[in-house]
Amino acid sequence: MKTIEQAIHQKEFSNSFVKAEVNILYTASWISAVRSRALRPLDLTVQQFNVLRILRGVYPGSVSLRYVAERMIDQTSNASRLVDKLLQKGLVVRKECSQDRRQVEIGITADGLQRVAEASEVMSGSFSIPFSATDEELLLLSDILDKIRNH
Amino acid sequence: MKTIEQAIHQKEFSNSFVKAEVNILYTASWISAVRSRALRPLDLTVQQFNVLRILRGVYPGSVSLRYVAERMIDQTSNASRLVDKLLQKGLVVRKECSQDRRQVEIGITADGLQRVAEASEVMSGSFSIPFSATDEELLLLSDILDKIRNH
DNA sequence: TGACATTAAATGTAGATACATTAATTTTGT
DNA sequence: ACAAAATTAATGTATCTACATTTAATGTCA
Repeated sequence: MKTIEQAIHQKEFSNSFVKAEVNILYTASWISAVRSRALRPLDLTVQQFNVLRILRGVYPGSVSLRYVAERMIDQTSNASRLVDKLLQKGLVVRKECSQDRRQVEIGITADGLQRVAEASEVMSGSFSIPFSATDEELLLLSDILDKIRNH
Repeated sequence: MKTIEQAIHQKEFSNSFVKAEVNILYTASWISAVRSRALRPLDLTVQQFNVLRILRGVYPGSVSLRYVAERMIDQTSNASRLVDKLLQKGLVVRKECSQDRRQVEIGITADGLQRVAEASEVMSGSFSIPFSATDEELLLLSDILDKIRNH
């Protein structure tokens, strides 16, 4: 069992919040690295996978770029250029919206569905199950994270 | 109280782990954004601040780049170039190591100490206290994160 | 209606990141 | 001692990110 102290060779933290913060950032970076390595053979980044997953959720419908952006995990990233990449790979389609011509409608293609299915396989295999954390702990974790963001 | 479901407009997650994972990534990204905005007026990135903090911890000594890299929160980032930036700003010094000439010794300067002190001020002010999460919850959170990484 | 504000998306940019490769030095095994 | 392996740090690169700006379309309201 490698604690956060061991992971970054730190004896102690100035307080519980700093410890929690460092651990959240460290763990997020660790998860991202694992996920991104798992997706590399499929030529997808974590963010691209996330967008495909969002679009799969509304298939066969299509949604605005804004809709996608609101649902992205890393909300500082650039939905426009992310979708560009997916377009280049033929995994999504973009069409203009007649109701509001500022908007662009994005939908997932058959290739996109296929790719996201493969990626989901790979993703569920990239962490071994069962975890040493129980289901209750995982939900509790999520609750505490919610509290931190709503401090 | 904005739950992770509300934050990314998602009704439910396929299981507790996916929910926890998404929440960790989302919260880490949120923390990074808050921290990076707080540090911007001081011309420091979160990573640069982190490196300065590590060097403050060994002041007035100096340590190898490897030592710094091992203690960084985001261990995929490039310690060499991070230290380059800090050198350009005069916040650290670099000297060759006589025992092992492959190594480079990095130490913090007086300016660096001054800057990291200002930054610490800003950082402790960028989240309001008290949090809605208790001290026990923060420590519990950290324990669960450790468990996840040691699945 | 017309001026002004707001929204949606794209783009320009400087800088940061991930990953592989390189170069120099030290360690290891025989 | 010597060759091969390992370690430390720097660098090349393509890509990604954050942020500001721009463009086009829509909404607001006097």
